[in-house]
Amino acid sequence: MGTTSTSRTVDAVQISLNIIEFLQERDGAGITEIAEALEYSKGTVHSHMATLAENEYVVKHDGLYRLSLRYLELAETVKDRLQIYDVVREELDELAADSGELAQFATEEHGRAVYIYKTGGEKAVQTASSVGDREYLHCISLGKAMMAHMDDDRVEEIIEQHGLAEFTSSTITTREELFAELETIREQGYAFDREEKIEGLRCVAAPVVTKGEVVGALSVSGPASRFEGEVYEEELPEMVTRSANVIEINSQFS
Amino acid sequence: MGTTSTSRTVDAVQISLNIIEFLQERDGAGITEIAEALEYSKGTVHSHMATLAENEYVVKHDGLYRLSLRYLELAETVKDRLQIYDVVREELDELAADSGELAQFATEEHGRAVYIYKTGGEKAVQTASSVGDREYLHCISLGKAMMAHMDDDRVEEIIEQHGLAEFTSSTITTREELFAELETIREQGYAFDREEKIEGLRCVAAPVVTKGEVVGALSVSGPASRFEGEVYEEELPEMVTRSANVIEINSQFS
DNA sequence: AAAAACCGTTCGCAACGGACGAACATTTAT
DNA sequence: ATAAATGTTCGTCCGTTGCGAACGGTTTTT
Repeated sequence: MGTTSTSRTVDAVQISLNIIEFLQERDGAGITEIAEALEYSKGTVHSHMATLAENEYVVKHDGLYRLSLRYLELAETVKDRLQIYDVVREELDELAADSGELAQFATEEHGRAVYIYKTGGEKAVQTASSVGDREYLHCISLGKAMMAHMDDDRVEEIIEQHGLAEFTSSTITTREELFAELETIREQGYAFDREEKIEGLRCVAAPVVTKGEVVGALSVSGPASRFEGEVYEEELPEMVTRSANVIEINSQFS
Repeated sequence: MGTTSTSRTVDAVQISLNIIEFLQERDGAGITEIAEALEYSKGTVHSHMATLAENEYVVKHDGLYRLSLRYLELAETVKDRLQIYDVVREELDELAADSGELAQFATEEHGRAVYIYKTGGEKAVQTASSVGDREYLHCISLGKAMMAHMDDDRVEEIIEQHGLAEFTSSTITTREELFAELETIREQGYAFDREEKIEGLRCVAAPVVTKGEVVGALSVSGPASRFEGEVYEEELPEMVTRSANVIEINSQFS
């Protein structure tokens, strides 16, 4: 049921990208190891490694190939182009300090949420998620906050592409539930995560919208034990929306 | 006089890498623009973009292709694997606070220095360099500190590869001067940059050596007006070497 | 110490992949 | 409405690329 019209692609490039992905998982690998794992011939892998090494995308250090530091440079340029990055960073640090909880910012890309920045207050929970990680939109507050400000068509597209996987008993798994939830979010201006992704973890998120377009969302996460009652229902939503507004205003200047 | 034995490489991959590099410089480009700039046919570029987009290395946003956030993820894994990263960060922040100046850490890769972390004290100079940037080794204190702890063969190789370009009247431009300087650095344990790269900018650097191998170097930079006399000749060198030692010791545990 | 195993590297060869360019859509500008 | 520019598709032909086997070099096994 692929919605993708599948343009023509370049197999050779695909091989190199597979190798890069492999090196991302396994730290330091030799030619033979790569060749066996990905089922290419040694010769093939060799010429690809030569190309990647020549362009400094991988480094060979005592017989093992690793991803090079070039990705730091690339990441830096990507960050620089998210003009709001500095504003986000500043405001989120403050939010984390005020709430004492974990504060995060994410953007949407390819129908998933990408974590851009995370900063912890004193009591902050330690989640596995870190910068660059991707997550489905329908099961986290950040994601729902962003989807609430997209065209219905786009939302349909995303559902089509990624489905609505169930993670806990509270996860939204039907189209109807989801659209109803998005409507609610639009009305109140913020989104909850009621342990929909991880049992015991609750979040509150608000979208960041500039020029009518949602550029991301920020959230605060914490254990169900602290995220309840008035704090969860009113205080945190207020803090989160206020921070979102600050970012919206400050990001006008760039 | 390329020292590279030039293994067989994959042209198709080279094209994709060229495109990525192009997108790194120019933010947001269309098919035609890329095709003209790099002198490939539109059809070629199209299929490469399809491949890169499918693997989420680029994103198409209202008609323009950009580098995706995937590089954040890649950068994060690369950082995680520099086990010393956290130690460096902590110690450099302290060094910057103590000295009030700009503190930096770099590693060598492909015969050049790659900046890994930078942090500024109150008075810190604002240099153009930022994380991921590369610099030649012979003209900066960080680079000379690292070279001082490499085999002579390796140093020769680097000279061969990158030459000894002149930036200011103080830049070291001959093999003899360089080797003499490296000898001095080995004796005293730290390296100076006497406005060898940028007129008016001076630095002091110390190498970080673990298990007999140089894993990087750290430096402090500032204007010639503040970097002189006893401060420049004694205090800063001492601070820098002390920090390097702390990192060496703390990075044993990983 | 010999032998076996393993690794990276090179190279010839056949085949299929990919770059080109023209033509067709589609959008934007005039 | 016309024109210009951009993205997309596709047939074709050449050349690249992936394969497999073989070669040195190093390490491990017996």
